[in-house]
Amino acid sequence: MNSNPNLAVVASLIGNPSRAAMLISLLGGKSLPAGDLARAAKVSPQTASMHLAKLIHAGLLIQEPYGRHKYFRLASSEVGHALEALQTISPPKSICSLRESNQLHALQFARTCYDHLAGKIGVALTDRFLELKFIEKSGKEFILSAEGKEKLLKLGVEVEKRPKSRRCFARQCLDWSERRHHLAGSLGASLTKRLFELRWIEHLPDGRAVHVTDAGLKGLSDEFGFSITIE
Amino acid sequence: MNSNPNLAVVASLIGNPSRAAMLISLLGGKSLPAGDLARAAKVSPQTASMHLAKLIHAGLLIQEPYGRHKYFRLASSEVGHALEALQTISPPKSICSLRESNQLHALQFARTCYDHLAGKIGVALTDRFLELKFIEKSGKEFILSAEGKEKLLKLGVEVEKRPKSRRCFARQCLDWSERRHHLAGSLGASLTKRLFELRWIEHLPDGRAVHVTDAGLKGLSDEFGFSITIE
DNA sequence: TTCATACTTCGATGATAAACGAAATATTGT
DNA sequence: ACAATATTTCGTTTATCATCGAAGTATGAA
Repeated sequence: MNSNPNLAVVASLIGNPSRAAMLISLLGGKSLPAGDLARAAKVSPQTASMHLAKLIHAGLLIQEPYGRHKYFRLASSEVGHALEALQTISPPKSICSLRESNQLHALQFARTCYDHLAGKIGVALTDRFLELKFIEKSGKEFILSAEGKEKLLKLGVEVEKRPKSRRCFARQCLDWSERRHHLAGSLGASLTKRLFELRWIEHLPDGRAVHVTDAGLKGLSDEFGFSITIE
Repeated sequence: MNSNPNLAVVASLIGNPSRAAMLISLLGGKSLPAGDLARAAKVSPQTASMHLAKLIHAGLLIQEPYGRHKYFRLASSEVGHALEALQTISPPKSICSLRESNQLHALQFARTCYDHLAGKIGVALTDRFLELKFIEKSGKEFILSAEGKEKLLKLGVEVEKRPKSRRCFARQCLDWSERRHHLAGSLGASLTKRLFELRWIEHLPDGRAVHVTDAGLKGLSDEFGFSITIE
């Protein structure tokens, strides 16, 4: 049985500027590590840790420890919905210029998620890899197939898991908005690194949003039969 | 690049227990004078006055002076929507008294969510409309079918969407007590308004909980084949 | 006018919690 | 094993803000 909820508890949690900044960063649905969230909120890691603990405790966030990182994401679509509803009544108005508006759009479109590719592009590319049977789901990870390994090698991606490294090779990173996983772990990092080297993707000046270049559009299409529709 | 500092401002306003209590009192959709709101929040008139001034300033409330009284109401359906959305992610409040328990049951059974019907009745009636194919889900909204339009018109419900209004016509609103969607938007508001006019439903003294009258039981059954089981 | 009611402003007090430095814990990389 | 990185815990400081008493303004009633 549901009880009469007291919304003051939750609203006051969202009402702190630092926590609000963190929640908005997660509104896209991506999982982000504590350090990134601290940077997004412009507070020290200690402070961020305290805030995140509160958000976890209240059930607004879910944490997935991964090695020394701890990834956080929104606990449910209801949380995202509530944040969006609050935004509709938060009157004016952060986006003062077309420039910022465009940048926001870029952020939603593609974004590096710590050190791997996230956003629409990250999820779509992961899906395409699954279709092509380059990778295959296995528990919390992906397994790289022989064909996948060959293809990525040919592209110049570092695919050997260094035996000494304890870092996970091909982790699944959940994207809440897309409700899908995308490729993370050291393979995700290597792939992203190579895509930057090839200039298929580029960082936008703000440092986190990512842009797919013309060369990238062609390359992704030629190599993976992967075409992006930009709305 | 703090994308929306106003989100935190609004959320922190709602996050104060006294202000939250006032806002919830107003969620029934009625205007209330400052003194009543002070009592609802269990604070002194001075304190209430300060809180109300802040809520006015932030655009969450609208004030209407009536002689020496000053009446307050929610500024828009968006505010009501945001409050309901927050309730869906809020922790349960501990019940301290039998009176609170009864009140809670009444709210869960039927209430107004700013200007439309929510609770068991709201969700069940929406379900019945879906069964009868009066409405149909489409994304985040409902679509009113020809039969639905005809039937509701015959009942005296305003079903024409006013073109200049940018308000959503038939929104799906997540019900915090049922965790299902009910009919909101201007259609939900019109329907509810008509149900009050017909005296099929009535507000209980608290202003938010709703009671289905005998005429309502008969009317809903005759018109929609909708029968309510009261536990 | 005079009193009562409804609400607001001002000022002082007290409680809360946000922030960070310092230090601890855990994991990865060499 | 050792250094570097990521996160958490603890303790202290600081600032904010909710609260109410006291006093002020405005309206309505007698």
